[in-house]
Amino acid sequence: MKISELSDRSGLTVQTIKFYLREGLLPKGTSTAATRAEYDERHLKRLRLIRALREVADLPIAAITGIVTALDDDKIGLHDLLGTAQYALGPHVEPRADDADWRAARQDVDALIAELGWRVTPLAPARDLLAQTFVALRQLGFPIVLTGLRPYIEAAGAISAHETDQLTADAPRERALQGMIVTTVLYEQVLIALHRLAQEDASARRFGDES
Amino acid sequence: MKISELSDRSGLTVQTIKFYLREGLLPKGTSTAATRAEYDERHLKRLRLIRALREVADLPIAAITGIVTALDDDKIGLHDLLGTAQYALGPHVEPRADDADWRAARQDVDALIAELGWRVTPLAPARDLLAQTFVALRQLGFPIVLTGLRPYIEAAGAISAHETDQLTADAPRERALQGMIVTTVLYEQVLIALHRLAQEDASARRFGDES
DNA sequence: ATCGTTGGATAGCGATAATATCCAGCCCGA
DNA sequence: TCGGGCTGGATATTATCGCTATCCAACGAT
Repeated sequence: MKISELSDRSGLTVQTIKFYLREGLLPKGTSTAATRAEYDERHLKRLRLIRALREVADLPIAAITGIVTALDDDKIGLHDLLGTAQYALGPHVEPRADDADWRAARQDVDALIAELGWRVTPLAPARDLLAQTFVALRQLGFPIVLTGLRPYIEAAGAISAHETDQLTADAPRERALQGMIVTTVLYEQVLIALHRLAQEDASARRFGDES
Repeated sequence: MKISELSDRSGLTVQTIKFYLREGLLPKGTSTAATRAEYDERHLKRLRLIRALREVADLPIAAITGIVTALDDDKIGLHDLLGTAQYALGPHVEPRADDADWRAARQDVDALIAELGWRVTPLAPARDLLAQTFVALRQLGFPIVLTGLRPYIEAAGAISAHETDQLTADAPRERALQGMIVTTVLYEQVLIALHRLAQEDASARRFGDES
């Protein structure tokens, strides 16, 4: 398969594919001559994954590089791959240890996770994301209360359990790995989209004009 | 309040505040002389909101401008404000009407919403977000099935209902409006963070090494 | 009077993600 | 076999975003 065919089938321009090759996002094809290289279905699949991560999840190139590098590492297990994907998703907020509000929020988060008995590494970026959000909510005069968090916690738990079930059902290693990425990154978008739609529905019922 | 005090209390540099003033994100203070202007608590509150939207939700300046403009419009109602916020959240994906896959996915989305009986405008960007995700999932060999969507739909519905309940409890208009933004934008981050944490827990239990 | 601060304007920067251009080398059809 | 168009590879350029930096004249507190 030539690069132009790769371009046609992936929907990306030749220039962009060359750029991804340069960045190490896409492995090189096998050179057959000085100005000729051959690509295969694996390259096409990889491009489709890259495109989904860029356009749907809006991940930066560097984050995608991290993910595909992990995917290509045949020593990595499912759980570690999840960590890689979540780290790539960010946020890349360095914890502001000097800020008292921030430290307090972070402790709230840690306490919550401990209370729930969730097994989460202390390094998980989602801890910081949650802490940062708590700080912002409090600053804006909408402090979080644990009971108000309940529905979110339950929803998150139910969905994650479902997702993990889906993953174990699959068998072949390569597909399981891809499935992990897809579940983590793309189904998060599904959840967000459905949440927004449900929100609009709920709002329309309560506040909307009749129509 | 001088600009330097605004800077100290908001945690943003004077330069950044000037930049926000230029961009129309923050209303000007009242000029007291050629090189003097006075700011008040409202400016500070506005800056905190801007900061939360930038740093927690990672919204672009233009989107924040749209939100604060709507907030300042005293003719706008809660439901319309939700629309503004959701539009600001993106995605800013123009529907590719020429792409057959895309059209099919979009129809699936529309059919799903209709079947659920959700009241959502046909223009809602979340429809496109969901359609785009469906396309990507199918291209990657993970086609969506309606039954697999159930947990997400239920979670989204439960959370949205809860959020809408919270909003009606509040009374004063200005706070209700702020509450709508906070609910829509920041609690989405809470949901995302909790989902990731729950996912790690579920994964640790099923795939993780003992520890 | 002086010295730091302010508002206001303009210019510059660093990161990101492409695009564009150029250049031989090569393949394929006429 | 020859020539136009594609190719890989390298280098240069662009566009957008979100700030930063610099300058300047006008203040105002000491």
